[in-house]
Amino acid sequence: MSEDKLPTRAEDFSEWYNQLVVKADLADYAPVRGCMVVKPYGWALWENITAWLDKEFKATGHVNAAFPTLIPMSFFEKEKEHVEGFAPELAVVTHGGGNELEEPLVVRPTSETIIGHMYAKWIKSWRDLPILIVQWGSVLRWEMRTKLFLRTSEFYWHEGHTAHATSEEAKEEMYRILDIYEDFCLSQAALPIIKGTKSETERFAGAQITTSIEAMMWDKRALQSGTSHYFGQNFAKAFEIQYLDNANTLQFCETTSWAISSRIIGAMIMVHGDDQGLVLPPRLAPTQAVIVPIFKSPEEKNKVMDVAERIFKELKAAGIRIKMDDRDNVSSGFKFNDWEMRGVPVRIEIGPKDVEKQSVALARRDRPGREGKTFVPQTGLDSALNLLLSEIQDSLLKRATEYRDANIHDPKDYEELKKVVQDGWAFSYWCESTECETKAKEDAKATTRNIPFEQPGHDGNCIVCGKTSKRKVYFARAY
RNA sequence: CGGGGCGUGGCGCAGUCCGGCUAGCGCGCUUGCUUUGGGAGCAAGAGGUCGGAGGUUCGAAUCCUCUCGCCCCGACCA
Repeated sequence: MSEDKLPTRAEDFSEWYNQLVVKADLADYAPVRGCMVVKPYGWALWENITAWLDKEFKATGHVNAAFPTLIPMSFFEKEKEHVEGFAPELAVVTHGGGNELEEPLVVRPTSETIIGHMYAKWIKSWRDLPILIVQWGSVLRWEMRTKLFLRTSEFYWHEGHTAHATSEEAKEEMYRILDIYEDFCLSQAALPIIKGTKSETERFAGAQITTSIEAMMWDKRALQSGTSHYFGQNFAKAFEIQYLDNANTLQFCETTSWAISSRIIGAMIMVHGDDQGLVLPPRLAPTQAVIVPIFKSPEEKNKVMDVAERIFKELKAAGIRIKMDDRDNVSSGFKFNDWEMRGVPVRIEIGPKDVEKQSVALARRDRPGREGKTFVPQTGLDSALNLLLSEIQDSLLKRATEYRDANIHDPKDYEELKKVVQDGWAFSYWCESTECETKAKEDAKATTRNIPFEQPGHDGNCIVCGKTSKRKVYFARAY
């Protein structure tokens, strides 16, 4: 069954990814161009992601609400940059109930406009501020080239939309959210990320400041994994979001928006996955450990299953997301490979020998083969397993961080920059001019990812033009 | 939108150039028996308007015309 194997990442990373997403049972291709079906296993993973974020947003004073999928076309025309940014990828509804509509409706590609419209209606006084709303849902963008999770026409996300009295407050909100995103990536997804500010050309359509978290995939390309925007008064002016301050003066609000999408699943796949398949961080894995019972004769089966079921109950009671693989139509060897493909962090093998010795075999997913296999006693298995899960979580982040750091270069000159970005990132001074940015993009296909908040603290020379520059930026080929 | 390729059981394909009998193969699926510590074996089954429409012909998966859809490579984005 060699066709059941994935191509290795080195052979064909793109094909490895495409096959993995389907074989790991995360998603399937939908009968609609560019769209995906998120399968139960993939959705369970998404639910673990959303649950953590939702809890964190609520803890910082945000509330959830829902706005319509359909937005009047005219709303998009109110903010010039916004409409220019999104016009090419809008899906438009022109008919309803069998008749042509008077005004076409746009299927939301993002909700700044309709939420701005509502905020204008709701906000009257400084006492109404801040307003901190999160919407969980999906949006639609007519994409040219799609890839499951990374870029599909419809994708799932949360979009936070906030309105504030002052620009300081709004900017604080933007940074606060970026910190939550960072915390999520480090503590849950085991993704090392870099926080920073986007260049003018990479900025969100209509934003004054766009910040992002950027992650390095296995193929060393960059993936924007979350964004947080400060709009200043752009949308407030377009939608007349105004309030009376405590001196009875009419003021425009300052607004923000921010998002992490189902794309983050693609990031986890491309950062942690290996040639056997998916590798999921234990904190987010829908199944943290799977029990594979092994037996030959019916007598053996009885003995093994007694122990396996007892252990299953114990671990479940201990709060571990555990699964029993009692399928009798596939061999245990098949099951090993199957669960490795699905990225389950730990496999618990229980066979006649283990029943005899009152032990089990633990195989950790992040270290395939014999190296990752240990035999432990059945007593105290829950704490041993919890310890192992936490070790795996830490080890994934450590490994990904080392890999990223080893592939970030500090080129001496522009020639070297062009070379290093073919297989890594460059961290270089940049004069922040669009000319130099465009030149790098044309010469090396590398774009500026972000200007990180952490800087050396002294000036340097722009890697492209040599001019004295204040800050360094990451250049990389990006998804 | 430009270039390249493909539509044949659930999936992957052969057959198409050069028309010919009941359209094959692998995987998967179903049932049974033997198996099970790293992707099991045997046997018997189920499953197809050959993307669609029209045409040529005694006869079309195969030839002609039109059409629909998808995938891959180049200009956008979370």
